[in-house]
Amino acid sequence: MATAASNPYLPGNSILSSSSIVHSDSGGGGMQPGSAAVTSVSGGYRGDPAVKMVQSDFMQGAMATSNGGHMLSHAHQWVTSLPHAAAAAAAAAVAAAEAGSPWSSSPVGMTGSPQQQDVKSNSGRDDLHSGTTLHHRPPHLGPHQSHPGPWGGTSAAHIPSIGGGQQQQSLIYSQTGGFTVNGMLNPPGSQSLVHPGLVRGDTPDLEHASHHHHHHHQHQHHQQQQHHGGANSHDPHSDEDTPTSDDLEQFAKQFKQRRIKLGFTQADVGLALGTLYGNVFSQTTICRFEALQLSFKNMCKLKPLLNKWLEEADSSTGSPTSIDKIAAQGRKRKKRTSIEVSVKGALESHFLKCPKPSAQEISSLADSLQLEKEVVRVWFCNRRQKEKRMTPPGVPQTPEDVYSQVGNGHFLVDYLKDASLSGLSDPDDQRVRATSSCHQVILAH
DNA sequence: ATGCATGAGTC
DNA sequence: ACTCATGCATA
Repeated sequence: MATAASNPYLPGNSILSSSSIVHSDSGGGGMQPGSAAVTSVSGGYRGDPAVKMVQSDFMQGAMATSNGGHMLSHAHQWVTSLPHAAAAAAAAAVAAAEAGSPWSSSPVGMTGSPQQQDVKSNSGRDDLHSGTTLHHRPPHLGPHQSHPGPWGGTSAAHIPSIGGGQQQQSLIYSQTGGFTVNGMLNPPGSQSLVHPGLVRGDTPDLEHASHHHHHHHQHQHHQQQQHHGGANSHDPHSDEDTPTSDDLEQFAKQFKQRRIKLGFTQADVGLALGTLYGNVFSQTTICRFEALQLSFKNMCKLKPLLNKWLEEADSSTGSPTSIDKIAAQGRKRKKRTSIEVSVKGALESHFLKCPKPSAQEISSLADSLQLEKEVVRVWFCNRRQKEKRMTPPGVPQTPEDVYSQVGNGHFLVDYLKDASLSGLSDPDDQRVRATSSCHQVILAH
């Protein structure tokens, strides 16, 4: 299982290493497990030759059923990919200012937030594509709003109904116009082919019943609404203004429903956005949007785009979709490392104690867990992001875990900073204290 | 649907 | 070195 053999990239010369197995030294009780992660595939990675193989030993029973106990690991983890060109364009620049913590409490007016604009346009070159068009127009993306609204509330309303009637409101500012975008979505009236994803067996129901229910409330202007358990809602459709978390929640939900009814996959939408606005997004992003797993700010940024797509999709009966795929980019990407569960647990524990470990702590932790320092660092970064994601509303899935609640629970986090322990004023970094900086213990799972 | 990763932009 | 927005690769 672990190794995926197929990589899009992997040059012909792949050195596939076969599995190397490992030694298991489980015997030594005192030591830590030998390895933590498995990565497979080898390759070169930028200039970094660091090679360290990690292998696993210990049992990992978990994985491979068929392996009988051993799994393979390969030598290195980086995969190289295609050399050539491909466009590299892509960049997006989003300037974001930081908005601080979105939902929870953000300081007032924040401000000025910069808006960003990125456009990851690939502009420059069109050549590649297989002849298709893929292009977009320079967008006007939107104006975005600046102030951030904090996400709603802490416990605000949550998703109300799910199975039964879903409500949807019309949110959309209509402006479907005739901009057609390169043939992707056609203006009303014309339609092109259908594409694979589209399976709409059911009639397109365009139901727009809009009943919406919410009431509005205050707006931005100063202070955010913090958590108050109520509902804060506001007007759903306004792109210009900052949506409230409730709006976003609502929109995301509606979006998903319609997307499904129309027969599109998340990936389809992502591609369409690219052709529509020039910003392509992956399935991942769309998925996260629907699940409200993006930051508040990011949600606000994407909403108008998705809204627009929705309008288009609605109007065009057929579906567009082109098939253009974006050229695979040759990128060398580190092979995904999979961290063992036990190790993950250890990381989690540390995270709870100290979400922001110092470099030194990371090093020692990495060392003890036998992971690369970088892996550990990234793990913490990702973990922190997760904490911040927007999902207040979702309300926890597991009511029972108290503990998880705490950890995740919305914003408690805030590192009101761990600063407390650290010497803030320390002139030179904080070095010494390392391991001891955070201590506390938490759970015992 | 998510985990780990990359990169631009900041601090 | 961190945060943020994103995405490849996966389970």
